[in-house]
Amino acid sequence: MAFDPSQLPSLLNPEQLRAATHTGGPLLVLAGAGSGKTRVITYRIANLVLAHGVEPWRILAVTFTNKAAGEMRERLERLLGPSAGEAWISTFHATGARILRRDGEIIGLPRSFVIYDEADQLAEMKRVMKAAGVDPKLVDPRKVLHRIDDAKNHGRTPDDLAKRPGWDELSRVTPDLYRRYQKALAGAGAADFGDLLSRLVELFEKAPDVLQKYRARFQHVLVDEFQDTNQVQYRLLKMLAGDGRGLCVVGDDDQAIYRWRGADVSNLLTFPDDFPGAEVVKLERNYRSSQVILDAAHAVIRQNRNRMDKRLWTDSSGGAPLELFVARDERSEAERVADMVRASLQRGVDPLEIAVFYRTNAQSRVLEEAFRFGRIPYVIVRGRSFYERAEVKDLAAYLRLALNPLSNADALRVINKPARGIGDTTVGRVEAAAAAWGVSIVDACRQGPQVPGLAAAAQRKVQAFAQLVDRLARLAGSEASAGEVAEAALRESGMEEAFLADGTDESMDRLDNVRELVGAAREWDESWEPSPDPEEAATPLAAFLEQIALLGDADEKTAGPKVALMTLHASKGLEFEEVFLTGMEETVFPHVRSIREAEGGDDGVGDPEGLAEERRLCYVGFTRAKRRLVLSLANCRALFGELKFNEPSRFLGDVPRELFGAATSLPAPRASAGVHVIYDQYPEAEADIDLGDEDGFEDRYTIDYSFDQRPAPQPARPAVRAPARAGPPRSAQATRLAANGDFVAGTPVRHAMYGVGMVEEIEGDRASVRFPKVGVKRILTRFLEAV
DNA sequence: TGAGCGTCAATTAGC
DNA sequence: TTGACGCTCA
Repeated sequence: MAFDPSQLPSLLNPEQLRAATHTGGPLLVLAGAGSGKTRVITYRIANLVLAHGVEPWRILAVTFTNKAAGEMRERLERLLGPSAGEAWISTFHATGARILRRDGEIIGLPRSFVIYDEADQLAEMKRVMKAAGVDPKLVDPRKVLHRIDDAKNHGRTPDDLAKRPGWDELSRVTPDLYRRYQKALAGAGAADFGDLLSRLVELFEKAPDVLQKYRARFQHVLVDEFQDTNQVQYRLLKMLAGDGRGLCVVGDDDQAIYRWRGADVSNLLTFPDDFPGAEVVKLERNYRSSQVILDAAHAVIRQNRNRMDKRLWTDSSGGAPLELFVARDERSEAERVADMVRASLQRGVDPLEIAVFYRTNAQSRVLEEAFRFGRIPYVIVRGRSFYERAEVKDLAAYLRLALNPLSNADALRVINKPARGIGDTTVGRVEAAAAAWGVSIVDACRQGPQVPGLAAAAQRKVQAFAQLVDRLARLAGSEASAGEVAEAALRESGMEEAFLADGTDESMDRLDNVRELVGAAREWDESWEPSPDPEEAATPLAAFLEQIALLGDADEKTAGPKVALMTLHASKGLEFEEVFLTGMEETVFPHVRSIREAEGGDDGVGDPEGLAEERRLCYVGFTRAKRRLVLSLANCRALFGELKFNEPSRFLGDVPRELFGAATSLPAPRASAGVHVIYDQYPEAEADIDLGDEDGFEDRYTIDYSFDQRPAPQPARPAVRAPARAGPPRSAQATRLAANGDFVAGTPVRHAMYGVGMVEEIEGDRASVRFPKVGVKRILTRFLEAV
């Protein structure tokens, strides 16, 4: 083996070494950004195995994302070789699913249970509400689900909720809906993501012998990103870790940015109290960023109360100063960023080493436009996309049905996909019958003629659907591969035919997508091996579906190196040579909501935690940068179609002026925010604005814009801006037609959905417009724009 | 059954 | 401004 534990002292700094080699008691590793955390965890595991003789299968390492789990597994394989595969290295949810598949039958979860995603949950909740007679207009089903999820995160049952009734409608109905929802899931042999954890707690409580089995097995439990754990997760850890002898948690309270999703930093802050005698190791040496960047990050984060005292340092001193610019508006900001990025690329910086961050997804639009216009290859980094596409989910639903025909969410999803004449009325009758008989949707379909109210044609159609599911189930049961079942589903469901028959570009894209899923299933079959563990008697199809449910989008095949655009949240855990952090404005970042929360309502009682979390988010953003950090803001910004003038972000005011470099002169700070703003580093006074003419060429205007004037309350704005304000490329902001008399046959127009077409005829307030892809449509003229 | 249109709301997003 | 969703008419 390549790795020899005796080399550890030369591979790790003293603190890292202590964290990697400490044994015999609970351990909390406070790992600052870029302090070599993953390295410590992997060496720790390797050391346990090689120096202490711990068998790999006795080790459980949990992370929050599949990516983190994958990286850890990969690194460990390099140190330990194939035996690393025996360790359980996975996400909390995957761990939960794995244990529930083995032992969940004790609490009524079939081995073949399906995992409902958000869309499935929402659909199920809507049905539950309908059955319970709760008006979805009065009570938002999403909010109910959120309450339920929150309850699960805190380990609360419907009864617990019922004991503390609220005064509003939502609180009143939630306990009952929660109970009914769980019942519906049970009937469908399904679990949602929250259940993967909360039902595991339930299992451990109801079957102590099962808990004992796992507790005895896992001598060592390691947890990454511990500051992101919620209460159930911590509870599970405590259950599994017993006295905590073999428990090692790694985290950074300064990077806790998921409170809104149930995470509870106090898990980390109180760890030493929960496990008296716990060893605490701080990793403060940073191997990523320049000292300038670390100083800036520290200046921001030190304003927070209730944090573990620590400060990152690096021995590579200095570094380039921070950069800051104020743009006229968000378009100009985006263009400037694009220009700077282009300059970096021309200087030879690797596109993969450049990232642009923003607080909210909505901000990405202008940036995308600027990058597209500037021909800069970019990629929006976001979670899952492929498996979220409707057609992909449809085919996946057929696969899940093949394995678990009880799954009503899947049955209802595809009962009429492709359209096979089973309309809402028929579905409603089938649903009612299924509910009355206490059977699944597919079962009810099978009994076609027995379903009250069904016409003969409808009876035949639903029976045909049941037969389709039966056929697929038989195929899946006969140990067919995932690929074979997927192919059969695509063909026999009629999806393939329907896409081909439609023949539009869109349908062909969709067909490509579902075929890609079939391809993924085939690949899966080839690489799949049955687990040596007899408790895990999975088929390739079952394992494939598990991977889809838990892994989300596995394809990272972004062709070619591209600059990454992402939200600050998405940036956590990543690092780049050059980071552009945009929208450094009050109400954008920190977000309005957190500001309002902190200010409090009429009673004046505010909650500053949201703001503290925004501050941590800023810290996370800063510490992603290795060498260069560029901050930007816009003097005004179009938000929901309205112009807003925002103050510079308070976070800018926390950064010492000298970190921005001496070459730049500063205007007087804005009194209220006390922010240092460099206006002349990128002289926006010479701004180029494109107004774009019909001929597609841009006219360039130079405007005189003084930033030194405080824009509040009603700032004077350059006259030239008004007509062109905040415009995306000309085409999209074309003048809206006021009346139908404004154009005649032969006028080119644009429609939001169909794109550009030609007016053929006008009748009253409608126009017949011929579009290249969809032919002639009659459309109200107010939905048309002149081109 | 679905395209077309009105209405309403509006962080962040992992599994 | 964009988007998601639900109602309604052909």
